[in-house]
This record gives sequence, structure tokens and C-alpha cells, in this order.
Amino acid sequence: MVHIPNQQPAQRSVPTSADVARLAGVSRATVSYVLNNTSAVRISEPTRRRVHDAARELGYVPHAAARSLRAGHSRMVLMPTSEIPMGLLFSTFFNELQWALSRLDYTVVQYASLGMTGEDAARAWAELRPVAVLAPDASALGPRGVTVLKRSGAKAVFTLGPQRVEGAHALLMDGRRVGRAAALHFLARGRRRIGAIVPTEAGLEMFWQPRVAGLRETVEATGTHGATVTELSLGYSEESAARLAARWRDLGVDAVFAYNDEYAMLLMRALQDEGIDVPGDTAVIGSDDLMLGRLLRPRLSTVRIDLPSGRSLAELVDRVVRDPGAEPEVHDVLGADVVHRESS
Amino acid sequence: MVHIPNQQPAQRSVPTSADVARLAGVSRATVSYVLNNTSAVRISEPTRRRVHDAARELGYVPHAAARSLRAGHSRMVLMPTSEIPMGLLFSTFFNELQWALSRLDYTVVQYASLGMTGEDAARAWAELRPVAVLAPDASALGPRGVTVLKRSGAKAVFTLGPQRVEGAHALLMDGRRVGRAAALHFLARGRRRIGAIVPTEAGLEMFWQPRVAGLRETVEATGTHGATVTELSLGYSEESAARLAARWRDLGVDAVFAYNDEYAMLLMRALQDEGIDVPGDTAVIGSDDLMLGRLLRPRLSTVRIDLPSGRSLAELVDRVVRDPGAEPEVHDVLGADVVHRESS
DNA sequence: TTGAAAGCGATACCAC
DNA sequence: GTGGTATCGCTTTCAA
Repeated sequence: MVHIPNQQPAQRSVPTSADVARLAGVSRATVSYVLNNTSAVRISEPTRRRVHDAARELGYVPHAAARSLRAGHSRMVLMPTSEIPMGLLFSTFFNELQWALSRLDYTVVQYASLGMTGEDAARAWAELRPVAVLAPDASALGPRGVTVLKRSGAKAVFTLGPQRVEGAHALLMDGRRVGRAAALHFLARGRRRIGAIVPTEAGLEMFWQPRVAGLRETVEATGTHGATVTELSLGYSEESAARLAARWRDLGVDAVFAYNDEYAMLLMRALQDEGIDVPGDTAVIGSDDLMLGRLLRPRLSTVRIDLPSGRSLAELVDRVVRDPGAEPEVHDVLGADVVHRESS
Repeated sequence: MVHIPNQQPAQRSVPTSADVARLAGVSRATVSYVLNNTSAVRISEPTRRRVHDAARELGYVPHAAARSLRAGHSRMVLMPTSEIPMGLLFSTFFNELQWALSRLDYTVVQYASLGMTGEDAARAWAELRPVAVLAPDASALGPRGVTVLKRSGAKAVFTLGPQRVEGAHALLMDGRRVGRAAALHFLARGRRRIGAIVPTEAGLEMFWQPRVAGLRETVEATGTHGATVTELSLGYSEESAARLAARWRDLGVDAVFAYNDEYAMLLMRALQDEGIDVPGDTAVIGSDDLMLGRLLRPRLSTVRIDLPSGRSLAELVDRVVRDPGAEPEVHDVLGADVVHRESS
């Protein structure tokens, strides 16, 4: 393509270390030594000065790609993101992790991988030659994907989520524990006919399915006589909640576990508007322990989810990067306990 | 560094196109042609096959850095992130934008730039040679920063936030409009002594200061007799809200604009617990139009903030990347209107 | 239709 | 102390 310098008179092309060298009257090697403060080589003060001045004058900035190509490795940590909006809890967690990693001098790259799955996605990620990959969804990666990543030089492959996968380290976040905590709470308080509020919004299955499964399993495992679990769909709107509340008495449910606090609050308000007493007629419990749940009357009971600190996970990642040979470990990182307030 | 292959027996190094060429018995050029489907060159079917097979067998994945180094440009869009957790509204917006960009075949990279400011940060970003930079905080970038980025080859530099900066395109999100909408609402309804709830949490100034400024300006501009604005600090906790509510009657405030709906809900509950009638004694308005505000009684009035779609902004970025010569434009993208419910 | 080779930008070894 | 130069992996022009 022919490039005619038009309105941009000063559109010089991007300065390279060669330009700096030329201007300073030294070799590119010297430029590199000075700018990287290479300790193995001593450069005279006047030369250093000339190089620094030249670099400043040209506005020279080193080229990260060229550097890591030469070095044969980078410090990029890849975090593929999915389109679905996770709740406040998880986005806070990911944010923290990201910051902790950058504090350890990693470059964290969030990469949106449009509807690819498994090996295809892994290949796309591998092109960036990340030193570590933190994939939120193990199922979409698969053992083949892990192999692809490792072959391409990734020293650490982690999955963060409800599943694990062969060959990768896992930060296992077992949502079933959330459902289990709720179930035990209800059963201990004599509730038997348990509803499970499930969001109709697409893409959230990854979060609610394990929670409901945990609820079910626990109810069945305890073998409490007459205990049942019923799934109930709820969209995130007042109308949807009103519709569900309108047929509530027919459902014969005396306790309900909601996917999270927001859905719980929505439902609880609709139940109250319908004249149903909470917790008298129906006990309600949410999850995530949002501050706002305390503002309702009765105050919302909830399952508090404990996630490890971003810092500790960043350190774990760092450790694996430094010792890539180690056997993949599974870290069970999700804790869940009931915060009993007034709605249950 | 000496590398002794120890526990990992199959630790062959990462395959390159040269390895593929060797295995397929062709040259590296041919490998490139085949794998990139170069239309300018026709390769015989048997050769294509051999190359593909070899690539598959080796698990070959091209090296993005090498490729873009050679190409002289990349399609990376850099979005520096700040440590502060923005609200749901903005994180949704950024998410959308990110996805829209990746749909336009850009690689979106979120980069955490630890406490650097201005030129330093810009230099760190420039090392990645992004084709575009979307910086959330104009003030921290500065005109010098913009220059650095452009010098390093960035075709589009955008700021997204309440301020603009010389040389960069701006997606101006003028928070003062939010305060203005609230002020007009209160004044029209005869309220005079207006409180402004301001979060004590650090790092949020960028969001609330413009809102409060807009509130102030508007009250002063209308010159309503006896109208005042008082800033009131509130931490995100029930205790903090209770403390503020306890001294409420002394404050003599008949209307209060909260930084956002969450703080508004927190305060409103505390006021009610203190026996203060909302909206009778004090009108309350929040902002962001959270669903949960509708669940309180009275339903929370709010200032709804309109942000443009991620898609339209992604297209704007794309347009500027394709025509980098264009004069920087300022796009005023934040709309604000009052949603009057019951608390005001 | 295929191959040889230049070159993108930075670094580090080896001479001088 | 400083400078040449090979090299990282890939694309692309030019010749064969």
C-alpha cells in the first residue's frame, strides 16, 4: 500500500532502537544495554546519557512483541472471558486476581473467544503464547485443549469453575455446596417441600445448575421423609415474580432457595405483595450475601460464598509457572455457609 | 541457562513452521501459503494435504507475536483498567464494548497498570503496540500520554469518562447531568434543602464528584431562593447509615440525592428505621435504576443513566482505526433522566 | 508450483 | 567499554 503523508506532517514511523542508536551515535547493542541496565556490562556515563537523551527525544518505547519473541517467553497470563455477565461476587474475585497477578509482574490479558469451543478456542489462545491460562470453564476446554496449550509453551493451565479437566490444575468452585448448605438449613428447621428458584436468563446455567444439584442431592441423601425439591423458573423482572407469586399457594412449597440474593429479593417482595407470610408460610434464602438483602424486612437469609483471596491464587499461579513439572493439583476453593437472618 | 529435560520426557520444544516444513518435506514459505490460504499463490492439493497433516501431527500453532512483528501492526485494542470496582452499569457497558470489538476481529486486552500515571502508564501501554487504546480516565493520561501512544503507532486513542484530553477522541460521560436531573426534579417539587450522599469508599471520586458538581451547579444556576446543597458522607454499611440517620433531623434536609441506588437504598432504610417519613419528611433519589430499587417501599426514585450500545462504540473505534487522520471528536454519550417512583 | 532469502525489532554472545 | 551479528518465528517478494 502506498502511503502518502498528508495531513499528518510529523507522521514519522515508530522509532526503533536502531533509530536511537543512530541518533546517539552508538550501536543498537549499546542502546539495549543502557536501556535495560544490563549489569553484566558497564557502559560509560557519557554514553548512557547520550542514549537516554536520544531515546527521550525520539519518544522511543521498546516493542514488547519483538522482545518476547527474542526472549522465547512472555509473562502473559490469559484469562478467557465468556459473554455471560457473572454476578458481583465473581467479577470482584476476578478483578482481585487480575490485580494480584499484575502485582507479580504478569501482564493479564482478558480475551473474548466468541463461541469457539474446546480445541479451537485453545488454539486461538495458544497463538498468544501465554505463560499461563486461567480458563473459567473446564468443560469447554477439554483435555485436548489443555494439551494444545501446553504444547504451545504454557507453563500453567488452570481451570476455575465447577468442573475440572485432565492435565490442568483446578480451582474447583463447587456450587453444589451452596445448595447443600441451604438444604441442610431448611431440613433442620423442619421444612420439607423445597422450591429452587432458577433464572430463565440464558447463560447462567453454569452457576445455578450445580447449586440446585447440591440441594437435590442433599435432600435425597438425608432421606428425610416427604422432602421434595421443585424447580421454579423466574425471570429477572417484577412481572415474572408476580406471576410466580400468583400461583404460589398451589405449589405447596414451604421453603425456597433462590439462585442468588437478587432473585430471592425479587421473589420475596412478590410473595409479600401476594399476602404470603415470609418466613411463616414460606421460608426464603438467597445466596451471595449481598448487602442489600439486609435492607428488606424480614432481612434476607443467605448462603455466604467464600472465595479465596486473589492474592493467594496469584501466588499459586506464580508457583506453578516457576515449577511447571509439578503434578496438577485440585484446589477446592469454594466455601459456603448459611447466614441466618429473618427470612428463613 | 542449561536445560536438562527431567520429569517431562515428551517436553519437545514448541513446534514452529520450520518443523512443519521439515516434516512435510516442503519449505517454510509453502507452509505459510497453505496455512494462511494465500490466494495469490496456488499450491497443489497433495502438498496442501501434506502440510495440513504435518501441522496437525505436530500440534502446530502460529506465533501471534512473530506474525504481527512481521506484519508491522496488530489488531489489539488496549483497555487499561483501574483497580476501583465500578458499578454494575459501567461494567456491563465495558463488557458489551469488549464483545462488540472482538466481533469486529479485534483482540481486546485489559491491562492493569498499577499506580502508574500519565506518561509512565502510556509508555507501558505503548510497548504492546496496540492499534487502539480506550482509556477510562483522561486526567491520568494527559496530552503527553496521548502523544506517546500515537508515536508508538496507535491509530485511535479514546478516553471514556467525565473528562477529555487534547489529541484524543472522547466518549464524554458527563456525570454532572445526573446531578442536574436530580436537582431539577427536587426543585420542581418544592424541595429546597438538598443533601448529596457521597461514598466514603476510596477511588469512587471519579464517579460521584461530577454528579455532585452537577447538582450544585444546577441549584445555583436556577437561583432558587433558599436552596442549598449539603454533602453527606456515607460508608457502605448499615452502621454508617444508622449513624447518619441518627443525626438526620438536625441536618434539616428535605431531599437527598444519593451517589447511586445502593447508597440510596441503604440510607432510605436507615431513615425509615429512625421514623423519618420518605418522601414526606425527606425525598430520596438514587441513580443507575437498579431493579432492586423497585422492591423497597416506597419504591425508589432514581436517575436512569443512558449509555450507548457497545456495538455502536465498537464501530466508532473501528472507523477511527481505519481513518486515523481524522480530527479527534468528542461524543457526548451519557444521558440522564429521572425515573419518578415513590420515594421523591 | 515451490524455494531461497530478506527483514520485522530487540537481545546477548563473542570479538575487539 | 563498545560494536558486529546471529537469532527468535513468521510473511512475502523475487527467482527458479
